[in-house]
Amino acid sequence: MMSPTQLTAKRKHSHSSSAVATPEVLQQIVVSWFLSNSRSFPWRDTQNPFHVFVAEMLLRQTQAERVIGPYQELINKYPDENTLASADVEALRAWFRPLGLSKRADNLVQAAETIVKDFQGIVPNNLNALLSLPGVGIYSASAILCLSFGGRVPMIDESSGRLLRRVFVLPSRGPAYSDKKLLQLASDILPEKSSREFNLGLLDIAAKFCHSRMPDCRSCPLVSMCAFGASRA
DNA sequence: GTCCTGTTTA
DNA sequence: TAAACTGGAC
Repeated sequence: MMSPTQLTAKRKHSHSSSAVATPEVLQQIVVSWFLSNSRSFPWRDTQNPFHVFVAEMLLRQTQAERVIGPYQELINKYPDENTLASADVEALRAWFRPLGLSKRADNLVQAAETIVKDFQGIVPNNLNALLSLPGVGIYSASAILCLSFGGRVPMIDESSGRLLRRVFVLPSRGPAYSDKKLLQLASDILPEKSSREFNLGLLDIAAKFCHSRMPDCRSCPLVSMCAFGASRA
């Protein structure tokens, strides 16, 4: 567990007021921003593990807005693990085409088969079991644990990882999912309660403002406490 | 050309 | 650690 001092990031150019990020301030801003600014998606209205699982598979590397229609179609056509496990893979691949990454169709069906055979037809609620499903990596597994089972685990994708690296001035060392320092930080700053709102808020803020090449710091709710935002003001 | 709720393979 | 996978939106 890091000390509050270690978790405090100061702006590089301290010529005026100080931009200081503490976990408490970050949590407060992110959660309150989420409560009044988050977008509404059908998969956010449920904790059904199967629905959350399907949504995560569709959302990977895909803009959330584009997933709304396909998500509803898919869960209408395949309302549970059993129907999905017996789905026609080729048809599903074709159906996936406009979303891209059509191999996700294979993963989806194989994962459903695994759930039916190895997990009594129920999406598992532990990390290792989730990771054993094809197409489910650390991000998706964490998302299912947090969003569906109320687990207090961080959800770090490239965008939210980039946001934390910028706010807390962490060096970028490879992909976010394999950056031990970043994951430790993400774990340390996760609030005791409202981890769902914090994770989704971080995700939404990152997706909306904290782009890699063209970040919109002026509109970002975290600009006042972000070292990176301060440095480019 | 950049971005998007990444995972898998080599 | 890097590259492949995929395509629509802006």
